Amino acid sequence: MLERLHEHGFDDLDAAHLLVFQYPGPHDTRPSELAARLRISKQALGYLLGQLEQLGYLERRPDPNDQRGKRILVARRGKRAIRVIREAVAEVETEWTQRLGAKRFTQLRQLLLDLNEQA
Amino acid sequence: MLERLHEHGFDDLDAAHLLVFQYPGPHDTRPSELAARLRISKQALGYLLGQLEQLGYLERRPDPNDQRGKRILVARRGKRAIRVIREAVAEVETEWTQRLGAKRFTQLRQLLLDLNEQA
DNA sequence: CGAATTCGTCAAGTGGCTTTACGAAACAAC
DNA sequence: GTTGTTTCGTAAAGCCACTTGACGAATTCG
Repeated sequence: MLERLHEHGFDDLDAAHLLVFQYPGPHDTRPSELAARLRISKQALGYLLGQLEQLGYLERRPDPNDQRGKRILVARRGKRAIRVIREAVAEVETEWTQRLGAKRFTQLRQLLLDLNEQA
Repeated sequence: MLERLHEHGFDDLDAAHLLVFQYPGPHDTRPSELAARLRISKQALGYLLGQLEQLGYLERRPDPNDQRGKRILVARRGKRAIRVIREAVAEVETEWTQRLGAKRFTQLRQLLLDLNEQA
């Protein structure tokens, strides 16, 4: 992912930032909630969000419903980056399909989905 | 793995140490070679090996064939830890077998092996 | 209302890593 | 055999993604 991102001009991202973009992404979530989901401290997330905001990938706006909190909005640059990430994933899936064959790849995918579902 | 290790008295290990024990383990390999395999710098590996040696998990002995080099030997405590790790893996496999059924688990396992083989 | 929880942030510290630099041993060329 | 190059491990310094502790402000609860 990082390689593809750098190739597409998002070379100001590094490995730590990928955590924030991890599915389903940070859009419209509160920093506290996201930190809990990613299992890092609120401070650590704040540090990463500060960088990503500075680089134009997202914004932090006051939460209209709670004057203590904020909400994360993915900006245009962030959405473009997410698209590149999706393309990278699709690329891997294509390669695996070639290696295993379409039928067995589908099997693998379904097994992993089942495994994850009950977790 | 870390949880099981701590439960079994190996509570002086942390997540970074697991890298060193990663299959097929560091036994009888040179630090340079192991660092390359793990994709970290020789210095970083030296740092971890120093800790593990201090804690009694392994030893560094001069390589008889090359007076520049050393060889890593897994000590008794290290072998015991590796056994616990293997048990933890077996535990996961058992759980997955229960979730998926024996036949589908075997399928999953084979698909992953095939995928890895051609990598 | 008052007390307790939750929000994000400031500050300080930590540790697993990196890069740079090095001396010693092995290897290659001739 | 000597000389230049590569490879061995290590020493030193710096980096940065995290942690814990503490805090004021807003919210929620009894």
